[in-house]
Amino acid sequence: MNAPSGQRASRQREVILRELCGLRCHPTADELYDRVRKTLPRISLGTVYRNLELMTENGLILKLGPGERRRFDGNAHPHPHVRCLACGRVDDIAPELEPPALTDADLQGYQIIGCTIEYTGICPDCRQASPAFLGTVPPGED
Amino acid sequence: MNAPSGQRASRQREVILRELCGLRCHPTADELYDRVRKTLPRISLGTVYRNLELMTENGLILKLGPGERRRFDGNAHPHPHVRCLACGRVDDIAPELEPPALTDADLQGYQIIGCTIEYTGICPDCRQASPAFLGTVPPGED
DNA sequence: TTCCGTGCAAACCCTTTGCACCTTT
DNA sequence: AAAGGTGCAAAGGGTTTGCACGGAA
Repeated sequence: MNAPSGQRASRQREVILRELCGLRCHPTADELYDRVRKTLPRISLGTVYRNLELMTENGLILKLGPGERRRFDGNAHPHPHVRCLACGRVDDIAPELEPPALTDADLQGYQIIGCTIEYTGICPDCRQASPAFLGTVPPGED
Repeated sequence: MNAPSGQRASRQREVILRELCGLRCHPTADELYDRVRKTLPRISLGTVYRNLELMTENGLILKLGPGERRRFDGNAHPHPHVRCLACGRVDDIAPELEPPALTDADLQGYQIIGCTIEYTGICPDCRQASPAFLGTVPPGED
């Protein structure tokens, strides 16, 4: 899961990773780009994106947020979903499930308004369509 | 929270809403566009987007997934996050928290691989900056 | 008659990609 | 030298928006 042999070290990658790991909040690609440019003024945004993608694949970092396009739900009451990593389909799951309660110590001054729970997995159709999904190893998607 | 007085009925909105509510999975805007076009062949994708946005604001439907741009996390181990609805900032929260377990009955044939938990709320900075956030009512953002 | 909603197309924005040059191995 | 990585700029793809027309109130 770590850097494949055919991969080389680069200063850009090193700086991006160090910068990202040094933050306790979670920046967007161009926020990170701005920060990294203080050290490497000539780096390009494309390089930042390429390396973030690479490091995600190598399991060094996490890509937050929806795998892909935005989706809509005709049921306006928040409830848990499952997203198929193979085909992107989204279904409801365990509708009765309640978001885990937080302690005051957890809050760090945040006022909580809601909670989104999204499981990821492989849907029945994709499991049937591709034997590769029958095992326990997740596919390469984010 | 429902349709403001200055809002009119339209066949397009009605068809979009009926179509969306009739689905048990959760389509993207253009998947919905394709379906709605079977009833209203001349509807435009822009109208679909505009109405989805409007219905989300009116609380009739749910927009799934984080509100905005993708973010990255230097910690590759999945863990819960909080997103500030006012400024978009994302922080870690309750790192020890485990995803709720699902029963076999919940799974519907899905093979579960992971789980994302994201709380939404107002961060300390925004609560301090804007008195409007001191109450319990969420702001209009998604 | 208002003025909100629509269709159309252009504009936007974030992200990805092709290419020639540079750097690591 | 070979092959991956970079900067730059253009292309992509989803979403938003300006405008003039159509339709609900």
